[in-house]
Amino acid sequence: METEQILARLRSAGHKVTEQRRVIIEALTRFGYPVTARKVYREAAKAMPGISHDTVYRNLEMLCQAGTVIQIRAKGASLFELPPTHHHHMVCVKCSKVLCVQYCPLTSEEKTLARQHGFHVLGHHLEFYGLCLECYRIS
Amino acid sequence: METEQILARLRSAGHKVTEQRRVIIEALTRFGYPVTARKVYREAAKAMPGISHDTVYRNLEMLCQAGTVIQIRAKGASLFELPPTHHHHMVCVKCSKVLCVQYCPLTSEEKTLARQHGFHVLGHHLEFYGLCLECYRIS
DNA sequence: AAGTATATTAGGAATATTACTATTTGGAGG
DNA sequence: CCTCCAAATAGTAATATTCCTAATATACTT
Repeated sequence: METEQILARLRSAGHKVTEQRRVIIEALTRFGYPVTARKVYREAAKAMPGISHDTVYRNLEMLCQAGTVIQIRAKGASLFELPPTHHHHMVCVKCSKVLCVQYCPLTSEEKTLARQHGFHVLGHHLEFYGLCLECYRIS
Repeated sequence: METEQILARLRSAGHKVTEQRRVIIEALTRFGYPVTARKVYREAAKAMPGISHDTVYRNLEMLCQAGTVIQIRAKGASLFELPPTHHHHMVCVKCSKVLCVQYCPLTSEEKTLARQHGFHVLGHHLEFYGLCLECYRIS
């Protein structure tokens, strides 16, 4: 998704469009694969030297909660990705390999769940943990 | 689930049963609700003064990946819970209220997904982000 | 176009988390 | 019961993340 398109979506969700947010989204776009918050900060700081850690970390979390960014937990670290399409991941608990899972059973369930719980769902986070074929064979 | 039962499950998954792990699981049990890793560390240290941070953090992650412990992200922090039954959460992005969702559409899907991806699934992590009724009304 | 309420930010200080390595320990196999 | 090896740990050092407050900027209202 284009940066401007993402920002427009954030705005309609009640968030303000700031230069910092634009810079963070563009940094994620440039990477194109899951990276640590620290790396996002360093990349964003190239375009905006004075940007603060707090701003980057806070916005990464907000983007995850808005359903725009995916967070992956692997090898004791959080990785962030701006996905080209909605998808999830499988993480190998042995070698930390990350596989993409295109299938998502949740988008259609969200509304029902939301109604039952009196909750307005904006996004969700899903990932699977297990062993990749290689690590499974060894163990 | 009883501590010994959890430890037995870990053993059959190839993990060693250590006193530290027992202490961590018992700390989580005593709380009975989602707490930060730091709180788990402090509680575990009461029973085992020399336990290290690394051990607590490493094992919390392992327990999440094994599907024994649930991790919740709310208000820029991670919370850990030893759930009485398998369930997930809805987190309000405004006030950080956490609701439990008993329904889980994934356990039955895991095997199919696993087969398709050549992946041995051990557990999964799922949570919803949105607005609780109260916060939705205000905004 | 100017005023205003409120979300957002910078910067630095405080904490939390992870990395690293020598040492220890669980438990499998003899 | 003893030995051995891989997994797990303590302790410390390095790093990453969050907290806090005054200042700023967005976007709504007039």
